[in-house]
Amino acid sequence: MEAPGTSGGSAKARGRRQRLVLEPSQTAILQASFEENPYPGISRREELARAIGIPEDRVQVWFGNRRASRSRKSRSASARASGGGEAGERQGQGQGQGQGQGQGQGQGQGQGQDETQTQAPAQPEAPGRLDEPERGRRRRPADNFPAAARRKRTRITAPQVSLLAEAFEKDRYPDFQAKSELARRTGLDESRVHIWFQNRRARHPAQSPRAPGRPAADSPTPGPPGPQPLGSSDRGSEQSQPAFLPLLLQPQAPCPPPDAAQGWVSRPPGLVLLLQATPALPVARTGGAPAAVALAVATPPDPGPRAPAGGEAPSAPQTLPSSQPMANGLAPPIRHSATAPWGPREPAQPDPSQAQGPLPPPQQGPAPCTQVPLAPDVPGRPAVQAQPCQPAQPEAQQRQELAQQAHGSSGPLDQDYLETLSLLEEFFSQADVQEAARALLDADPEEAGPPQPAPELDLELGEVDFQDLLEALQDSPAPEV
DNA sequence: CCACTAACCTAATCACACC
DNA sequence: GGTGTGATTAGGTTAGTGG
Repeated sequence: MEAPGTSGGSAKARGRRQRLVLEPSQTAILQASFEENPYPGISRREELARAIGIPEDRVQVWFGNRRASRSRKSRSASARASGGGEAGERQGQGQGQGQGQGQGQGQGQGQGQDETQTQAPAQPEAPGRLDEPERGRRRRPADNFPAAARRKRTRITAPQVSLLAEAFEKDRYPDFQAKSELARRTGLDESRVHIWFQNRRARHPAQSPRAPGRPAADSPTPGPPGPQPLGSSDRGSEQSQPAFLPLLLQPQAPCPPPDAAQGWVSRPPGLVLLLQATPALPVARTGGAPAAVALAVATPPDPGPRAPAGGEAPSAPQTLPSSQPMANGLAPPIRHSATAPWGPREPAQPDPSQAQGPLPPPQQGPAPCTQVPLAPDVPGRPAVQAQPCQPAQPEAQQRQELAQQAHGSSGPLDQDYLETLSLLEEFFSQADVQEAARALLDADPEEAGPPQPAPELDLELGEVDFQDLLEALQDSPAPEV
């Protein structure tokens, strides 16, 4: 019985993507959203991704891990409570789980609806609801969370499939690098390539124990892998290097974004607020116009607890160029690895120098620009939907109302979130902020030609407001149970 | 050393497009 | 309605980080 869970063992020893280390402020935002709804739909995930500056698929992974983690905790807690000596406690065990049982009562769910209109789970999530079903692997989001809108189905064209299939023949478990390369060649997102391989493996079981290319690499059996300590293969080639620049860029950063007008504003001692024009959706799929994105990142005034990639950090190769302690006292908000779907320079950018450049990307409907409402997915709050791209217009009043509604119907945690929200609203409603945002939007990044130095803005956020915002952000993470 | 958690895996299932 | 396949989930493992 090969335990199914025993992941492709060997495959993973090879290049994984570089581990992302989230800033507390990023985690706080994710956590707050999680409390609202642990099953965010695609649009919500994209909002969050933009808001905190990480790829959407990382947001998805984060939510998945979070749910798993909580589920484990509550399971082990209840096991302990019931005097349960045995098993559990330690995470990994199990795997004896039965399976089978099909009762797929899919709680249907209307198609077009967006996750945001899920109605309020009066309680973000009663502990115990996810784990209640017998240990059998049961999918389906908790009943309280009507199915969220899925990502729009990606149409993978025949030529793309043939490229992927060819790669699949050679290696059923491509490492991150290989997937990135495939993504580049096909013009798909790396995450789509990843999913494609997953589905392919599931539906095309390997006939022979091993695939042509790599001995045992494809066998689900945890075979002793080829060594290859992540290092080499993971960061070996330069070509799939960090295509993703952090939202935060120093004005003098050596690597200006080629196609996005970037503006940034800062409030030196700790809070970094920035306005950035980013593609609303992965370049590979849209090529849509940029939307203004505002992000607030609070960081401790102090250089910080985590040794920043300051000097060496031998194993932090992907650390962004701008991630060393900044001269102006700004701390880089994110450290993460390469390829974000909307990476400014990689994906799907027809690469003239490449005879086998990316295939023409499958059309994917008009790219809706979205703005980031840094607010929880509140039931009955339609505005969470992607909005048409427009100048950053706060519409503070309207949102205020929505926020109030939300406040009325949700748990205590909303308080913090709403606090944060209102502070942000306040900030964004300032005339000069709007003006600056508009200026950024007006400049068409596409025609802008060579990257220009981002306009620096000097915006005011009062000390008190700043403190409040910081506090609110830090308070957000709810105690996990 | 150990806890935490990002990354990644399988298996099952959902959901949509196409016939 | 059946089929093919992309997307999502639960539950698991592996491995990097940081105390």
